[in-house]
Amino acid sequence: MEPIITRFAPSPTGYLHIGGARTALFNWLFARHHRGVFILRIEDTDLERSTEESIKAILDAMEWLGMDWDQGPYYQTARLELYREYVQRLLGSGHAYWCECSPEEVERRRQEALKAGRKPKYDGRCRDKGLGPGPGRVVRFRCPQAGTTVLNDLIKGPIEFDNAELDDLVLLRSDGMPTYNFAVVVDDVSMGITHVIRGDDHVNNTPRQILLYHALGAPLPRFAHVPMILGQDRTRLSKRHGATSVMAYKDMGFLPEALVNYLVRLGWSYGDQEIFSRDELIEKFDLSRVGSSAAVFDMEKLLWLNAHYIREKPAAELRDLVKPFVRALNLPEKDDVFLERAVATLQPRSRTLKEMAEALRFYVADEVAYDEQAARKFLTPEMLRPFQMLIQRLETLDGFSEEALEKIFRDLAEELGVKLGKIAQPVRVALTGVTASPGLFEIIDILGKKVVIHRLHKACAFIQKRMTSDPK
RNA sequence: GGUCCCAUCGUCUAGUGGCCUAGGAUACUGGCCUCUCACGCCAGAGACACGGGUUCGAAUCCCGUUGGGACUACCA
Repeated sequence: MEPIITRFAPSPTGYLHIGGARTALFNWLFARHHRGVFILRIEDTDLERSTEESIKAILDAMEWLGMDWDQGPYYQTARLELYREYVQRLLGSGHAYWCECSPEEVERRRQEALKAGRKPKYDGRCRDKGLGPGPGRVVRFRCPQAGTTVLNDLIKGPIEFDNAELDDLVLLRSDGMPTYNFAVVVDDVSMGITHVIRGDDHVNNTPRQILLYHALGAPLPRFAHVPMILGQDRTRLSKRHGATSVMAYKDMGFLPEALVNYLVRLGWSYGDQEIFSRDELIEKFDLSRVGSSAAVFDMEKLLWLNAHYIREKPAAELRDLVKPFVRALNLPEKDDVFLERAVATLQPRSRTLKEMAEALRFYVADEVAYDEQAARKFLTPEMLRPFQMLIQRLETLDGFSEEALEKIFRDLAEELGVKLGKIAQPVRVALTGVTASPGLFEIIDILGKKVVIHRLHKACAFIQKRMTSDPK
């Protein structure tokens, strides 16, 4: 059996966005599942909008998501000779012709037709003029005007189009560049693509492309049009829905495995399973399980998945991943052993690396800043004595261990006749500045005797200062 | 406007004529665990867009309506 060849063909006119990433993922997964070939092709024929920067951004995002390609990246601008050859073939076989209509003229006639209630398509006035090449001229495809073209889509099933709806699309622009619909076909034919998996915003382009395959005498690939990803308001996902670029998710502290899992699961399912490792995805991915309706992007579920992967990941890896985020907060650097222990306590409490870095603040900062409300509620005069007692006991404690620490607290609470929480919360505020944190004993253990005692002293000083300035 | 696509809890989805008094996940609510917050566990609420058919039987098949989306370029 011939190998399966898929491709991802972004145009470098911006960053790799969520929708494109999912399309790429489906192509990549399909190829990997069938032990086929995955090709990366850059569709840069739009000279106006293509940028070097975008190409780099797309490549970076592909790499971050772990999608490796077997061939390419190919650049359409480096294949111009090939398109011209194919144009000549089509011209020679009578499937294409030169057209001298200017864009303005065509547009004007389009508007008129629209106003008159006719189809706003090219009227084919240059079809039989027998024109040759010349400045300002384009090559158009002589599109069959009768009959129907059917697209047997792997996801949507058979879709029939009336050829009369199609018009003579431009193949070669007046600047000598091929148009998208032509270049894709030439590339897909010449690269031997067996499966064209792309967004369903291309469904309406497909009949013209099929007609081009026919004109070229080339075998048809299989087509699979995957539904779009929508924003909360159910319109095509775009900037105004928030972050749409893949790398923006990296910057927000998402793990690539979470984004991959989320994106693949959006529009594809495998029974009730939600969590998939990369290998499982490759093993189980199948076009037949791709749904046919558009899906709304849901940040909450992505966050849940990200939290899951953060919990699962070894603390040592997370420690390295969170470092850039800690640095971004201008927090001091700590040694790896310390940081890793701190990170481990935050794993079940962080949904993103960014959240984790923020939660790391009290661990690594030199001084803690008290949350105003927390301080007012828990750093009260009656805590002075328990704090002092605690300092004393902690000082005499040799080796810190969570068990020993817990005993000290429980004994103290008992002696004072209060519940553990009555002491724990104020101490938590003294150590972290806030009322929510990892377990008190693990915090103390990690922070170390010196820092803990220092912060308790500081809290006492704070309370005393408050008593004099705000007696009440 | 025309062409095409789509339609199950708020969201992602399972479901391919009887296993469905519609399952899972997320989000939400309540409880348990507990030094706080999370994690975890348990429970609750929540959907087959509407109307016609076909059939002994329909979320599943057909038609229509409504709603949504995409395309309609010398962009991709």
